[in-house]
Amino acid sequence: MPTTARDRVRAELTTEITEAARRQLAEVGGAALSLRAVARELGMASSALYRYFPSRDDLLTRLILDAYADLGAVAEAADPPSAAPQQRWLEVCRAVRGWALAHPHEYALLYGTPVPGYRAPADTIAEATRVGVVLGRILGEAATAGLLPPAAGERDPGLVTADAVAVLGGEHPTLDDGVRVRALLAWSAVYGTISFELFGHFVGSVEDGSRYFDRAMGELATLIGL
Amino acid sequence: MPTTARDRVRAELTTEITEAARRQLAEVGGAALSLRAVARELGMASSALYRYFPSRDDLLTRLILDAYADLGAVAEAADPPSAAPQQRWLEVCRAVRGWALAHPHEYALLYGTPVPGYRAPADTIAEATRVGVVLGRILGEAATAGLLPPAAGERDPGLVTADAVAVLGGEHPTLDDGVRVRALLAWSAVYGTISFELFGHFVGSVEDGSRYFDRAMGELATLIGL
DNA sequence: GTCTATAAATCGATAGAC
DNA sequence: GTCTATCGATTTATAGAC
Repeated sequence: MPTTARDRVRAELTTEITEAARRQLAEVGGAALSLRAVARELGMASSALYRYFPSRDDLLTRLILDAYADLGAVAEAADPPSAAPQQRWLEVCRAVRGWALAHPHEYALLYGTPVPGYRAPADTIAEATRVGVVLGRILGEAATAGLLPPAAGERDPGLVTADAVAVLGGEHPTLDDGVRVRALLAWSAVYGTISFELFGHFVGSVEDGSRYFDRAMGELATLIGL
Repeated sequence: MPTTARDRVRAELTTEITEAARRQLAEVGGAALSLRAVARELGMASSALYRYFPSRDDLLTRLILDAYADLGAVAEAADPPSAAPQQRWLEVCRAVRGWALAHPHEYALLYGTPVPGYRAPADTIAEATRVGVVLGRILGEAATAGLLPPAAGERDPGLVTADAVAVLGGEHPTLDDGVRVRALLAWSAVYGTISFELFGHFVGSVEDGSRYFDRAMGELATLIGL
């Protein structure tokens, strides 16, 4: 199955289209992304794009997959495995926030209001979990090392899926469902903090976003026992 | 300045329009809300609506203000002032989540991706803060009563705005900037938890949304010392 | 694989008759 | 204050020539 010249040209043009689409996304947002506008920017007829993406939704899916992959790679690269858990936690959170600030519309596409009328195909799920996996591994390793204190509430296994259990370090004596809930809660708090900042809900409450973020993430790490 | 019959009719029709707009919102989302579709639903000419709302953005502003007011009232009503702080916290969080699940598109309008091209006028800010005020008061009162433990990081006043300081109980010996950061972090965590659930990011990780939420909010309250 | 042309819609906003 | 009519744009998607 050798790559013919045709295939290469096609692949090249495909990435050119997605790049133009990404620029479009940054201008009008995911809900208003249109194939025609992308075609206009490339100087092509809109009908030609349908040879590359059979519908607008497929183009959107491509952008979503790319964004998840980009963010996932950033999060993975930001984790210094040999450092202390608190340090690892902070570095990854900073990297995620940095990516979100640098790509606000792509972040909104992934984590904001779902695009009306768009149904994400199942393939997006695998890419979507990568950030959670990085954060989950840090917390899971800390827990299995006995660093995390036990949680407060009554035991209630079955709150968290088997999949999530696996991501968070699997079954282990020092790892109960309370710790797992705390891990999910921590990731939700990171996500909430970044989204609040990006969507403008800290205006009037927080003076300096970067300084606040570092402090908040530090407090969060302390609270969960890292 | 007596209310003439004219005024009453006008007011009635105005609410009819906003109700139709709310139904539209639930169907297509805020970004795709259109005056013409609202007019169609009411059997009116689209041009007639411009006598009530000078532009699409004004209609959107009305919906946002109403939603903030509705949610704010729900949060305020859910707070049992004489109960223990942890109980108050849980009740308010439950009420906010309940409202979000019952009005997902309005929640998304308030807290999701900002509608592209829409600029919120300054009047929305006052209504927007009400939920934060309710949660802030609970935490602020607990802190001034000496219930909350001091935070971990170094002192860094100026992280949080004077406005936010006022909401969180004002200046008080037992209330330092670390506690205030924790309060903002707690509200961010609540918001992140609700948004994750509503936007589908808990699919595959959380088994039962309601049970998880109660447990997570309980853990959160414990973590911040309530 | 790219083009022109077209179908069948959508939209915000305004002009002007009544 | 509501209507018709209109301007000037937008969109997804397809048909068919080349």
